[in-house]
Amino acid sequence: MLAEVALPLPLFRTFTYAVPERLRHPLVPGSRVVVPLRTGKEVGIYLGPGDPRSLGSAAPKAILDAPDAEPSVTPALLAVCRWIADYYIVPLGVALRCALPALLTGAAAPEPAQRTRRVATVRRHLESLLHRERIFGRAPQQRALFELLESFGGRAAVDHLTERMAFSPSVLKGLVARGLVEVRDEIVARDPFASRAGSATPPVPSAEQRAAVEAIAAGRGGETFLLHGVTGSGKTLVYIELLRQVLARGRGAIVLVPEIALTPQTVDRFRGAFGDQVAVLHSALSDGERYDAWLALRRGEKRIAVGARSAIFAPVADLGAVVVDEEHESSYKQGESPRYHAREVAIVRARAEGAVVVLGSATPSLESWTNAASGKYRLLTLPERVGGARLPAVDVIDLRVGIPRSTLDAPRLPDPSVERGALTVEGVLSRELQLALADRIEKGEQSILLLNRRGYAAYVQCNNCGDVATCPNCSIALTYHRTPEQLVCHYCLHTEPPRVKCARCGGPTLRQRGLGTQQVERILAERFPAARIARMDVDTTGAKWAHTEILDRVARGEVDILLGTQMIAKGLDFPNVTLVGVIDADTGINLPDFRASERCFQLLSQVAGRAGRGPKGGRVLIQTRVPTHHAVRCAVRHDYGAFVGEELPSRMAPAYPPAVRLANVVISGTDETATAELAQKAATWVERLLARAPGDAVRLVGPAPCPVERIKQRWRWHFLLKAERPAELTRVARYFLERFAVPKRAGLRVALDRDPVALL
DNA sequence: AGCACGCCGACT
DNA sequence: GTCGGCGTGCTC
Repeated sequence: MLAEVALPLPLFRTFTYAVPERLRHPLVPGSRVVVPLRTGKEVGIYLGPGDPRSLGSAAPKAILDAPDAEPSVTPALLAVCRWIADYYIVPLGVALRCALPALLTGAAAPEPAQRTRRVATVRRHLESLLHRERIFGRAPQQRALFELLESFGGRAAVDHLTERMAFSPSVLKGLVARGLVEVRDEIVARDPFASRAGSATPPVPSAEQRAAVEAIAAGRGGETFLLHGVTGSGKTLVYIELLRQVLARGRGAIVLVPEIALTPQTVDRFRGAFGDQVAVLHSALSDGERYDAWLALRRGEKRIAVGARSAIFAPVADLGAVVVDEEHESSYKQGESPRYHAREVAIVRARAEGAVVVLGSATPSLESWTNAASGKYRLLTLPERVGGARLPAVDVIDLRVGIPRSTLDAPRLPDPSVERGALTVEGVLSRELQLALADRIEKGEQSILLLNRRGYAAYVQCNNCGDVATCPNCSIALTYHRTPEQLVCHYCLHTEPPRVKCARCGGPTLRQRGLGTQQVERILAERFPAARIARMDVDTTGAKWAHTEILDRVARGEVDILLGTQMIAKGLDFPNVTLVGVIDADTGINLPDFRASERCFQLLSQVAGRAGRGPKGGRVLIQTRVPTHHAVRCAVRHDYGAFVGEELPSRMAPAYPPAVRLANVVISGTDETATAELAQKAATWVERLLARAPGDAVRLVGPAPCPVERIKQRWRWHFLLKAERPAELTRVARYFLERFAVPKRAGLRVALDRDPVALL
């Protein structure tokens, strides 16, 4: 008796093992099996009876163990993984591994969830000051740490002391060695979402919301709905009412959100409505906690999984609905193999399980929009904000001429990029935006400011020769950060001390150019000294729950101005926010990427939607140098339809999605010429392959160096495969990946990204 | 991806 | 004379 087993190896084939007489549990497709591989063991998934012909001449090895009574992968999930393997052209074992919690992919038996944390506790109290002096003498660091610990009530987490408070572990070790402090592992159950209570009574749905809920609830299994609702139109309530019906029928549901840490408010509402029926799957869960949630869903103890991308694999029993909130968000695409898009997987899974899918967005992706237009999805629209709220008025401030179009008379605005040294208030905030901010502060209302670039200055340039400080590992300018003061590469995280002179010519004057959130924070603090300003970008939210903390402060009214990068544009619902300012709408609009306009429109629309969610109404001010660009114009009018009308034609020639399907083939290596040569060779290889087939079902574009031609010391080239029909693209791409030989030198690699979300 | 097998430099 | 560098080849 032979068994076909998928293993998580980068090989496009399965393995055949012998089934021993006695196994702990019967084999069902989807069962985990422990098998011998080379000299060690590996965990694989049993797929079905094996084919003796696939064995070489060698005798098959025998399966060692079948550790689970029930298959870990349900038939529907197995079908989904087969689809992922086929569509994204990855080995089945790789797709299966990413569908299971980490604990189940190792050979070790899963353990119950226990999160431990190292905690330092004061063991000996030092009463007199004299005593202190004697004990610490020449150890001021130890004394400082000891006293800090006392001020924390005698105990604190070790990583808090070392990471946040920047104490060296050796200082702590010294205290421990002297018996003053004790360090222990403590079991903690600190899931911040576990304790967050949701709002008690959800609002009553409007007639429009109710109609949408009824339409979706009556949907056939596998049917997909595109819920297009303007910001503040109450899409979340539609999801909640839908899930109520799904649960009433005894079924379960998955809710996907772009990044769970950024949308605590949305998560709270599901928690509030469904209590502990909800498993929140977020990145801070330990492997054990994740496994616990997996089990609870699998057993039907919890019926709703809420989480980011990977929650689409949650083993919800009897799945009735999948919600993809903010379906246009690029975080649904996994950046590494398997490079799946959770929205597409959701649709495939729903079809396999007879569930309905809801894709919700105020600014749907062009792909989803055309699918709705062609009848593939059913379009549902929520055209109005709930509770009689109006969409905010949006005004554009044209930075080119420095003359606001409004009645206010402002001075001519200098171009920030030609300012010398530090920028001034006038170079960053137009008079009108300053007045609007002052007005909100005076009235006790809140403002949100968007600048989609973190750091202090975008780059540093020599005043003499014009040389820009670049990363030694990537072909990217280093960003100047002020706290801590260093140059940072936003691609590979390389950091180096700030330069005092030009690295090329030795010139002494280095100019900081371009604007980052840190600098705007400084400028705001100067201009509005009394205002309480919070900055939110990946630099301030490094610690696990910092996002949630900042947003909680805003919700409690402890912040007057929330300044941040795109992470403040998503899903926030603060009724007291009456002003949204976009400091520079142009960031990113001219990137060499076919989705640059779409992303800009989405960002502007989403951030504008944060204003005027309460009875006081709201206003949006957008500063830009390209006021005539359709992404800006259409966002100003809240006119999604007009944006699509102008954007779609530009995707026809040269053809880009949704007019065609894309695969981006990236060739990378540590040697510049070897990489370029391989890219050339691979493209020629595909060219010949395409020439053999009649017609132009698949076209090749390139090869060319990637827009960022070096990342993390690797040179990068790419070419594109375009096709009208997805099946043709699959065939060509699969044939290429399986047959084209990549030489094993200079770290050469070929990666294929199907339906790429960006070409950078 | 790992991991073993296999041929050439600087150490006891 | 060995210890070990990482090039290449295979995994039922």
